[in-house]
Amino acid sequence: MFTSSEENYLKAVYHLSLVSDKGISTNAIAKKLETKASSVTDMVKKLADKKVLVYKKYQGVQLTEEGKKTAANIIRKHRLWEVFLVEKLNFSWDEVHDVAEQLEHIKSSKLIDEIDALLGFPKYDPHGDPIPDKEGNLDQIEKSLLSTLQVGDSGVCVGVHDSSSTFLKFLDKQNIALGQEITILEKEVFDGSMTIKINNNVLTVSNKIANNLYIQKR
Amino acid sequence: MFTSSEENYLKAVYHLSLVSDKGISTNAIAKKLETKASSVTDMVKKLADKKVLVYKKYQGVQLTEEGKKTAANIIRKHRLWEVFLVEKLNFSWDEVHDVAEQLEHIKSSKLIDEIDALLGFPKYDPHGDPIPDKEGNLDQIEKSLLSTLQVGDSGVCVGVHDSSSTFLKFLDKQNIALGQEITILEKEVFDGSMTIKINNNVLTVSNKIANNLYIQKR
DNA sequence: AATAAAATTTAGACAAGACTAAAAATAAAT
DNA sequence: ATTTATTTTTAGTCTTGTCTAAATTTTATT
Repeated sequence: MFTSSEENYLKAVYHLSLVSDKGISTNAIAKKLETKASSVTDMVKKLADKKVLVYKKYQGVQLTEEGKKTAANIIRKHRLWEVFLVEKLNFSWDEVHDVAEQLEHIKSSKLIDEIDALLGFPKYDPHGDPIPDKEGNLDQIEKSLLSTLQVGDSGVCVGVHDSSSTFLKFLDKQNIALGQEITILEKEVFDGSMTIKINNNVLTVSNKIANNLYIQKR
Repeated sequence: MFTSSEENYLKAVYHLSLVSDKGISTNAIAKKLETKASSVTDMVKKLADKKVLVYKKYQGVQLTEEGKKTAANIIRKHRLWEVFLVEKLNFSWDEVHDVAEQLEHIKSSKLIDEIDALLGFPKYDPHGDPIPDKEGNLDQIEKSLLSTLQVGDSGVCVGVHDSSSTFLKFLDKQNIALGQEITILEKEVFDGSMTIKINNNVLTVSNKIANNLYIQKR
């Protein structure tokens, strides 16, 4: 069994592993968790003792199979709770994160299994992120950042990279939502801004926005 | 804001206040929380600093209005979660306590308000205990322990005093559930056992059982 | 009222998890 | 290849919540 704190470290390492693939540095973990490197060193030793990751001094850490599974399970819980909050409790997608962050640490396998069933075994959370299955596997669909698409490309809006409340609220204001059809009409070389047709509206989004929206090409 | 530990102390004091009404002793709190008296003294000082209870050395503690409200709110959350688990997630009434014990500490007023609404603003939890409203008020119905009834009395089974899993499972096995009609047929002076008609079944229950079932007389 | 018993508090210690500041190791730059 | 800069670790401290053992106060008993 793991403490909430241990679980948060596992989650952080898991997320960092998805991008870097090498040993995850102490500093990277500290930054992600908004804590100090020295605290990370301490915790990482403890997690190594518990066999969920491998730690070599000055070399960063890597999750073991056990560690990956444990982390995926916490993320599974987090994302299922997010779906629950949106689908059943009228939360909007920018309100769910902090509450899910608490709920993910509740210890009860029956609880999460029943939530899963109640929701009809969803595969994606409200931000378009895949929900791991009980074994920790998650199906990765091929999605591209809007910013990488070319004029004439089209597809479906399937996820966000940045899921901060401010960004999500901005999308709401622009009437951009997951599942919507999107076509690239223009791309400005100077600042990377893009003119798109989405949901039968034409609008221009900045490069920063285009860098945070995932599109499944068609 | 309170830590989970502080909340557990507040809850314990609140529950003890319902029966004794006087200053709640250190030992009583320690017993309820399965901790040591010295730990209670420490925590009680902290809670007194936070103005949720009044503490006089060697004299026990009493909740302030603020403390009562805070405690009632935790109990409100606990009981609403219990209803949710039973009504929406197929938990049985003997499985809900431990999970609710965790869920009650989740910080989000929207969360609990939405759960409340989803459930149709229930007034009682699965064990027949009243759910406090947001101000901390709870309507106390007049209920009597089965053991205090006389031959010929009848009423409705409305609650349990002991809500341990073993007792609840026993009731399930005997087909005794809340809401059922009950009539006292016989009462044995020797051991206090009672023969009752419940749910159109006739059965004999021991004094220990009769001491843990609440009946609303009619 | 004096003494014994029980309850309560204090003092000191410990574990978890975090922090600061200093030391050590690695990486980068001249 | 040294020197400098960055990263990481160590050592020591702090807070929260707990504990044991000893001291103190209250309650019960003779």
